[in-house]
Amino acid sequence: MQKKTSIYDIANALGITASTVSRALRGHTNISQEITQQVKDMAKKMNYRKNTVAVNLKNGYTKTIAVIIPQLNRQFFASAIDGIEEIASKSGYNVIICQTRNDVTKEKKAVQLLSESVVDGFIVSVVTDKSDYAHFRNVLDQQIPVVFFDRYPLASDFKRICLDDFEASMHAVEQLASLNKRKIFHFSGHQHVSIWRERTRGYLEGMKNLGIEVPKEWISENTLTHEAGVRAAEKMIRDNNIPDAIFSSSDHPLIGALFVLRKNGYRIPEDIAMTGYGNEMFTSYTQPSLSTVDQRSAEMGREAFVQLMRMIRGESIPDEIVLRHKLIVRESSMPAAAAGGAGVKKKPK
Amino acid sequence: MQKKTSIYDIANALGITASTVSRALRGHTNISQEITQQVKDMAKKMNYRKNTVAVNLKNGYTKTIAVIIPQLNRQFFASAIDGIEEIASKSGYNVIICQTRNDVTKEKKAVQLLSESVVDGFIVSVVTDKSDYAHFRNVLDQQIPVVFFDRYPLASDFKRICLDDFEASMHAVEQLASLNKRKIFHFSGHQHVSIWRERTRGYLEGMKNLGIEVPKEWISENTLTHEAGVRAAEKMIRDNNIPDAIFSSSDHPLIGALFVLRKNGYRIPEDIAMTGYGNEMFTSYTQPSLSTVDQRSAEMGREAFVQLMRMIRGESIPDEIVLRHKLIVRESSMPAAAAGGAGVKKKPK
DNA sequence: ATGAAAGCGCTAACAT
DNA sequence: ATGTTAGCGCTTTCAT
Repeated sequence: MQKKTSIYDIANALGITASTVSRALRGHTNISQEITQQVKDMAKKMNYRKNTVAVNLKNGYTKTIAVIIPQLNRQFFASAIDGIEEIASKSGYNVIICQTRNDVTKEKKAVQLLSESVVDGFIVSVVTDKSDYAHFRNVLDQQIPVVFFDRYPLASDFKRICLDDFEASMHAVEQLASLNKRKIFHFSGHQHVSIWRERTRGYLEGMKNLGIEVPKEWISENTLTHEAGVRAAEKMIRDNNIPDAIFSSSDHPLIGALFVLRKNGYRIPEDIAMTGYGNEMFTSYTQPSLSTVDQRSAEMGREAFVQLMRMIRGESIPDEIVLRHKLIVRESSMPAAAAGGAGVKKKPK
Repeated sequence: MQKKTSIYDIANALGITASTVSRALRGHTNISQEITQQVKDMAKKMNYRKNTVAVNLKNGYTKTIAVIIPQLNRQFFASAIDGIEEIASKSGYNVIICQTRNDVTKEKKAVQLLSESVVDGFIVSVVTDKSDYAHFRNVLDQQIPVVFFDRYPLASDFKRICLDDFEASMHAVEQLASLNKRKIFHFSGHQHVSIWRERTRGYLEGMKNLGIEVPKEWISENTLTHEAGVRAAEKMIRDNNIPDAIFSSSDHPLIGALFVLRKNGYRIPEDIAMTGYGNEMFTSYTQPSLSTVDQRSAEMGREAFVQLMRMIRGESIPDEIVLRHKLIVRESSMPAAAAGGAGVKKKPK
């Protein structure tokens, strides 16, 4: 295997120096048309490729950023990455993606590794926001910018882009209440993650504003998966404690509950209305279609990248950017009359 | 902003040389316990971080691979990346992800850029397999390994991991036929992409084996999106040309068709049975749940990475690895009796 | 067990 | 307009 050709090889072949070749290749002004052409021809002839690693070493940056997320397999994260990738590639940046699978150890390892001069910055949605984020503090200490989105650590010196989860949840609860639902249950997530806490807070505040007392059985903790939703619904039936409505912090458990409740003869939304969170693709495909909170994922991704760029350029940016949610009302929380025409679906966004 | 500390700084502080520091840091045998400890302490004290770019330049490789795919937002690709990422991170490799959004120009640009000493290898699912893959030939010429998966170019010197799309499609058609369906329509994709061609071939072969003539109106070309599925179903109704069953090369148009047909009073699967392709999450959430071909996405991703590693190590690998499909039969293609208990859903895998 | 020196490929400040 | 030189941070061969 022949060695790769470098600018020195081109220089030698042409009887000039490497600097000239370097300049010619980059279209520097102070190089004659003639030489420039010769260099380019020779480069092509010798099958020359720039060595980006050498350039990076010289420059001190890599034009690469890392995106660290819990999992790819969620509409929200997939779209957020879409948004990031879209402008990143326009700006000539590469994007390294790491899934933490909700494992703090993986998160630490990835951050540690990538912060060793591999990337110029991080866009992160954290596993947990409780206490254990020394690894990010560390990265910041090395002057590597970090922007958090959606799930952020609590410390004040971390920049973040997030949704108005609190308001969104209040909004969802109010909308359910507008259907004369009062016994509204809640599927919540781990309380050590910012977004789940905020959503639960919003639910509670919404209920409070409605003057509705919330017994603790109305809240189903750590109910974020399909299976957890199934279990929660089965418990409702077993305990003969059936709600008027459910507000879920995620679409996934809601689907599980939907199937169990429907199978047991409950009509959605007449008997039980439902609203989820995340605008997963499947929410417009179920019967009835599911109301859900859209998290503006692509915008969030784009915004995160834009802010990260500013930090990389040394500009100062706001500590927090809050995007406004979109409550998507579908059949599962429509007045019975309106939802009547079941089977009629709009195409998803 | 203070400059980052290098091994020279540590060496100076300790009155030793950089080579010793380098060796100590990597736990080289020939360095005394004592010095090793001193170096490590000093490194911590001076907040030293390895410069991966310098290491890469020295080593001539980056321990980074690129995954180039049409879009992230498909269950198949998301899971394939899951699979790749899983072992990649175990093997200490970073993964750069690029979406081509089905734009050959983007594909070329990304491949060109990343092949400039940025990555050690590529895992690719191509935009199109027709003629225009000089960019990959180019990469191979530079001794950078490439493994294709799912969608591959036709030339023989490209390695690939793929599904037995032809057999899978035949299988799906046979299964539909086993329900006494004979007028089986087909939603197909662009014929300039390997997988769509294979699936259509499998459909045709399956029909031929059943002794069923296929008029060309039975095949709906370029029907890969939700909207295209809606249009296709509307056309069936308009033309009063209703099938017994539909075999679709993608789950997405099938959903569109499902809603239109159901709204028009057709019962699924009694009047029209259906089978899709891709095992999107939503296929188990619809009513009826949709039969679909599972493409073994995670395995495919893992296999692609394993083969790529072998190529990187200089080992030779087979030209083609074919994974066996899984036909997932759900309510939309079950005998009417079995599908009777509609509303009962199994949780998705 | 440790040091000296060269070099990975490129760029840029400083000549001329 | 082109050349000279030094250096980005690390590893490694060859000494000692």
